Amino acid sequence: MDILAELNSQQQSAVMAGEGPVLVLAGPGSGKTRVLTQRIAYLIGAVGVNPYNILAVTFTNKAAREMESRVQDLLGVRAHGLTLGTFHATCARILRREAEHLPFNSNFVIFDSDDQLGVVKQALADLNLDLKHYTPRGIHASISNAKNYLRLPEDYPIQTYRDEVVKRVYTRYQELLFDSNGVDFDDLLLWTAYLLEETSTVREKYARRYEHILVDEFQDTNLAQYALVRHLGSIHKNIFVVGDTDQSIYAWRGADYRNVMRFEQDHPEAQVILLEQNYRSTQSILNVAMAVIDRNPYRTAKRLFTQRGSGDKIALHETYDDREEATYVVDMIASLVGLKQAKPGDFAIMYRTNAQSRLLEEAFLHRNLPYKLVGAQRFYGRREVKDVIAYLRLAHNPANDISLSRVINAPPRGIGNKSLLALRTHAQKIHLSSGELLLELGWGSGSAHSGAFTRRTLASLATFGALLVGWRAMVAEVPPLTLMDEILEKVGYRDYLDDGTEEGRERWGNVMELRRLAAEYTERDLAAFLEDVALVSDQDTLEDSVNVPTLLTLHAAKGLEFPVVFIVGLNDGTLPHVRSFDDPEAMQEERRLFYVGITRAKDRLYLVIPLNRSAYGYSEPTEESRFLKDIPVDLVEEEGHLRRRPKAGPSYRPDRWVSPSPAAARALKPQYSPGSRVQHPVWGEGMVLSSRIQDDDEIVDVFFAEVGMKRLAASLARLQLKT
DNA sequence: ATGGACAATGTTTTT
DNA sequence: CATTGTCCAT
Repeated sequence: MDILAELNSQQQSAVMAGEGPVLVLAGPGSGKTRVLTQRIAYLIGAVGVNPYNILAVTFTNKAAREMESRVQDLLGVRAHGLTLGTFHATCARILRREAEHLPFNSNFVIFDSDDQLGVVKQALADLNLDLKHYTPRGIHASISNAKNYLRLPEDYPIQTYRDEVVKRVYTRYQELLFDSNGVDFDDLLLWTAYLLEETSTVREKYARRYEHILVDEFQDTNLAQYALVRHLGSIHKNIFVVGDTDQSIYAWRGADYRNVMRFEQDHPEAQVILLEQNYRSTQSILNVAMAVIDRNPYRTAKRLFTQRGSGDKIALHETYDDREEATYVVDMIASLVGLKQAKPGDFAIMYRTNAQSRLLEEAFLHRNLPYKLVGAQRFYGRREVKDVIAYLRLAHNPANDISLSRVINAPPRGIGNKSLLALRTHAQKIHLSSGELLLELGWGSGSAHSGAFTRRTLASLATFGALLVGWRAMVAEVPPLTLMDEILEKVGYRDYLDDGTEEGRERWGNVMELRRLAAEYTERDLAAFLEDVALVSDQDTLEDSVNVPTLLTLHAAKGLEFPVVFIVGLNDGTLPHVRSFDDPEAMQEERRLFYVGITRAKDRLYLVIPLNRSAYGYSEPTEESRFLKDIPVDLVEEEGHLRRRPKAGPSYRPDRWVSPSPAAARALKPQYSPGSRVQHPVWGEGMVLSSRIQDDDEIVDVFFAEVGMKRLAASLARLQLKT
């Protein structure tokens, strides 16, 4: 099998690692995706493992799909039965299959973040708590955090009065979810972990099945995910995890990069493999990346090296404000494309916060240039899209109260707050959910409940109930698309949206886009469609076939690469974000985020600093990002509007670009002298041509008989000096 | 019940 | 500023 061709020695040992736990520490661009796919192919093709017995977990659906097709390419056939997906999707599958052991049934709906916020608000209202003092967002964050740490409401630790409140809301929140037969994102992990923990039959079933478990982006797992992996691997112990603590950027979501260390502690016998060589970026880009990340404490310094050569210097550019920043970026892209130095699709523009995309989009629009924007929220967060999905969810599960209240009066059909409240109250009285009562009314059994409603209300409710009855009947019979069309037509959704304005037409266009997505579900049912919709990640919305620049947040950029990268908004308060100023841990994460952004670039990196930033309508002067001070001046090529800067000229602070790092000042002595002979683990024997000290490392040029000239970083290359 | 006018309030990142 | 929520008149 030629699976192992074109792999370096570390990659090979990772791919072919034997039984037992394996930890792969992979720097950016070190080919970890390749290692994962090749290992899967190796296990199936060379070791003879049945794909059915392999579980591979990725961070996004897109990554999973890519991996699947690459495994197929390697094997020549589809790996039938392979479990491959995100943590969330995999858990959803397990929960549906094992629902009998759980406090909800198998056609549960996954609540998205808006729904979750709605449930929190409902819970707060039910408990008569003041929304002013307890922000739903904050409360939800606490609940989510508890779930990520596998804490049920009864386990919620109480230290302050607020904890007391959160615990009560959490309890009510869970009740409301169960009543609607819903789960939130965190529940998917929480309940699967609990199921595996508590129910030994289920645990053994899956642990026996999964002879091999592979996990990508291990540094971004939370405690629930860690527990999951541990349970699933409890029998065979063949757990293969890949991660890079320097790229951990999801602590705010409960992720804990210390899981990497925990893994080593829990499995002292684990093989640890380092992937150090970078195949993506130029050395200049890597040097900048290292200069930035080296400032983080408590990490094992990695030396990123490449054989691609040093490449262009990094471009640093100042603009007057964020508006000019946007036009600068777009103009630069336009001229580079015009000069045929790059294709439009080679470019990515990255920013810290979503709000920053607006000016960029406007600049593209203004120049009439196309772009694509990564972000599921952008599409699925739109009112009209949410409405239609809520209709479908309601048809799928009438007990879903959140969806019901969303659509019961959109478009308006005379059922306002009063009627809704009456419906709820009466439903509660007869121990039905509002949706079930609505179905009753729709069947024409209104007389049985006539005492509860006014004649008018009853009529409106019954009309809507009858519609719902019809849709209910269709769910199991027709594909999602047919149901959607029926709903849109029956409620007159088009007329409701399309009010003749540009915006109205755009909104209807979004509905049509959703329709296009639903059209793909011919083999799979409504439940599958709704699940996929709930679990799309931002990256999943990225189409890579289109040759236009990509706009995305730094978070969404993880795992991707682009020939030319712009990182914009490099001022203190944006990157690093203000919210991290008083928290050293958060500040370190901001730094890692910047590092992730830098290491996405293959050939060219532009860092853009707007000297003024508009916030809340005002333009304010800003300080440039503190991270820039850590980049040595010789790696950077400064261009731009220095004249705007009074400090330019002799008083310009060149020292700001000189790394004050004592490490950089440390004098190194070359270990290798021209003419001496060395041994390399992969390329065999070679002769040193030259050697010099650069950036705290020794760069050695070696001529190998086998492969020719190579430039190596001495700290990484594991060269042996032959005597 | 509905829609318009006004006030308040706010922004990290996302499965 | 721009969105979201609240209040009030119809």
